[in-house]
Amino acid sequence: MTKVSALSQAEENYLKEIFHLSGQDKIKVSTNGLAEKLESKASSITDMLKKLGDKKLVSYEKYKGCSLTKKGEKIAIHIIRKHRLWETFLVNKLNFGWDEVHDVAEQLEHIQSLKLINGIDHILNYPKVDPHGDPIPDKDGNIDYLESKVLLSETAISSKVEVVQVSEDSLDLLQYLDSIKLNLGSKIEILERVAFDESIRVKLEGNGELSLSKKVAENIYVKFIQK
Amino acid sequence: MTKVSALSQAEENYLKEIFHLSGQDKIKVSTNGLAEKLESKASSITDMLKKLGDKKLVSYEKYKGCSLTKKGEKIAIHIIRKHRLWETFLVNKLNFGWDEVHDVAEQLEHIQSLKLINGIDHILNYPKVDPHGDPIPDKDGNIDYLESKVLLSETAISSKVEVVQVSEDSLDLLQYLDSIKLNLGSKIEILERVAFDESIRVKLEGNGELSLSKKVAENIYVKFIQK
DNA sequence: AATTATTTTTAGACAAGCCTAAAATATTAT
DNA sequence: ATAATATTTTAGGCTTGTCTAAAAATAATT
Ligand SMILES: [Mn+2]
Ligand SMILES: [Mn+2]
Ligand SMILES: [Mn+2]
Ligand SMILES: [Mn+2]
Repeated sequence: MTKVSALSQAEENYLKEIFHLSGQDKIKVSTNGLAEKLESKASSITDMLKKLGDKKLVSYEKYKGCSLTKKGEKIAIHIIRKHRLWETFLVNKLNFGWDEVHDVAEQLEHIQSLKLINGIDHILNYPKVDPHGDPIPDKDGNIDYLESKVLLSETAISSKVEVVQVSEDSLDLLQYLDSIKLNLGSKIEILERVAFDESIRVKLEGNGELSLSKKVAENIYVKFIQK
Repeated sequence: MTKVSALSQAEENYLKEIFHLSGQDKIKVSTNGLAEKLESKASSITDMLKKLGDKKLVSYEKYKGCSLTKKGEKIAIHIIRKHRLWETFLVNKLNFGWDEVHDVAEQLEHIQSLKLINGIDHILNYPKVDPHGDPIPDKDGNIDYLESKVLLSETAISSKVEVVQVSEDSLDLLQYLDSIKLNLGSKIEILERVAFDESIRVKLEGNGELSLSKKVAENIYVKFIQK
């Protein structure tokens, strides 16, 4: 068994962020890229990458960027599993809004107890996605990516689609979507594309016709539905 | 409004431990006493007491011990509220044993979110005591101490009592009590006191007659029941 | 290819929270 | 009251994780 001895919260956050920036095709992550996401300075990143490199959690070569090792990736995925399960718990069991959960989950994701997180998974009935539609890794670290999702901003006129995921990075977006009653599962028909500002006019089931800016549409993933 | 800006986990742990050592009559707490409980060195304690003194969370005078200020006490009680609510959550909702909850609660008690802890309180239906019988402070910091409790080791022969609280400090004790099916609420009749080793012979409802050592009996609180 | 701009690393510093060893103070025993 | 003992504080040091400023390496332009 490989030692999984307690990492610091800082270390866990680095691993998680490298995983996110690395993406599904696992590209190398730059020092500056990490610095921006982690809101710290490049020099601090370099220090930490050396340490994580020594611990064999990331592959790191000077000036060449970094990527997660198998061991590092496993830990990152587990942190993300905890984050998304806690967000789901807060929304499903404690009536939090989807705009209120991220900051609390940032804390809860560092709690160390397999029994706890697996218990939360159980009482939630093993959800597949979190309140923003992000996939929840299972106990073994498998992630069920939704292959067929596409950005709302890239759908053709008269498509009928269902919202499957929204970007969780902006509170403002989530609150705006609340205000127009656009949720996960919302059904949308694309009526018109306005060339001038690239906004789209849509029919939103339950809330009639409305217009969405390019920026909003770029932060919503949908899947096509046959009707 | 007094600034309640985020304290470090270390600071929170100091406040909590000062509260516990200070007891209901709020005696002054010694540097060495704290050092032992916090498993660190007296010199470290002195450093921290200076800092907490500067922040007006404890009253501290060199060589004179320390005590919590109103502000410090309020924070300490809130940490304890969170600790005990989380323990209750783990036992009542996730089927943890009473011997498994303390270490996880030590982590969870530092999560900052009023909405979260009040939500947990709500889904637990506002419990008055935690899995070990310790009182859970309410939202406003009021603690409902059970006045009539007494140590099992100090009860007279042929008393009939009910277990209301057990010491949570020892895993061994909690597991031993599990093994003899002694829980909160268990009914006990005191049959005999053995002078030689100060053990007591009892009748435990649901598990017949058995003998409890002085040490065990000193870690169980009971209340008298009329029958 | 040489110069300029950008990115990344190094060097040195700092706060938090801990430590050991030594000095200061308080307490207890003679 | 003095000496011996116990407690507490000070002094100085270490690790983690951050920072700024300067140097080095890489990438982009001319
Ligand atoms: Mn999130
Ligand atoms: Mn999410
Ligand atoms: Mn506890
Ligand atoms: Mn308890």
